[in-house]
Amino acid sequence: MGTPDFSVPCLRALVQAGHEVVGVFCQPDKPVGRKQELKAPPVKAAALALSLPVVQPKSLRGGEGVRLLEPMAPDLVIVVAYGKILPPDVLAFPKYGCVNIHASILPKYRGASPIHWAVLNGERETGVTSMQMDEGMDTGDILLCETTPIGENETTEDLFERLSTLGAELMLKTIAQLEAGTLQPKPQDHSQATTVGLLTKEMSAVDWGADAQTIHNKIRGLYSWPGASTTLDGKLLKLHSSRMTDKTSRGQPGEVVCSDGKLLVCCGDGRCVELLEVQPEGKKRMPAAAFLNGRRIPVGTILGQ
RNA sequence: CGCGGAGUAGAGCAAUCCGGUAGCUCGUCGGGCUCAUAACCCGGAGGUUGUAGGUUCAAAUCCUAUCUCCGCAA
Repeated sequence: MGTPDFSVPCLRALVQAGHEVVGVFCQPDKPVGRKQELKAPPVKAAALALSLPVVQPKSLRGGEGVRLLEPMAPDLVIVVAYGKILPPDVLAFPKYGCVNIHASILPKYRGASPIHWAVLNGERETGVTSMQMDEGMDTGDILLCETTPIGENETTEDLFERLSTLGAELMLKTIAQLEAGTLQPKPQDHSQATTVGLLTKEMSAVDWGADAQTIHNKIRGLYSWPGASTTLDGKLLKLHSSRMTDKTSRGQPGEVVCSDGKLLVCCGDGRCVELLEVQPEGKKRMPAAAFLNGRRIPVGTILGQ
């Protein structure tokens, strides 16, 4: 069971490892894009390409989940970023229960957007955890965990990529040990738990009054969705990538301090971040140097006003 | 028919309203300066202005159609 790109490597890994995949669950198709066309979730596309049966129930509650699982008769259900809560009757249905692959080091970052928040908070390390699911939100007993460092300039998208691969490996390891009976589930330390929610577009606007590191974290943490942004002359300016600099300035927060084709912006703590890639409203994304070539930004321009 | 922006040299833009030699910054190539350089100076190449029609002595510019890209909304 899974829906977005993150789940796809797990699905592929299952097939490649020779496991019998009796069925794939994912969210229903949703209208997407400017034309509101229905689009299949990545997991559905991948499953169809592998000729696997796909179901997309609106809900698993009220016995619906079990009704769908019955003919498939799975020994084990693997859940990776499915996006739905599994009711108790579903959790209890497979012989080995339901195992979830979660993109954080539990009990930290339970919930919907663990990767985004790890980057936003400037964490140096994150990972993937497999757990025996229970009725709570990512509260089940931990089976295995694998950690990985987060790079200084790594974006959420980069991490997604790496963690989805790591997750697939961890999943195979978990299944192997489950079969061998060598797993020792460990209850989570619930007192250390943190839970994070969904991201919204309202979070996109950069507060230049914050310190430079926080702003840099925001730009890479919200990449590529929903993306960080500010305004210039009342128009939206998306910020795709940035870098910390050693430069300091006495300018106001949001003040542009550009030199040598570089777009440096002063932050609340007096340090400057360099914007590397931006996207004006109605335009494509472009390197900062290109942006400065076409549109001269006078030093002293204040962003975000 | 949800609202809106945009297609001009390799990149980002100007010129479009009010038709008349397509310009700027960067890159690129050549030369110069320099101990040296991503710095500076000089010079060159590179465009059938998204596509198709129309109006006109003349269209990047006006009219019609069409394709593509993007922001918002969802």
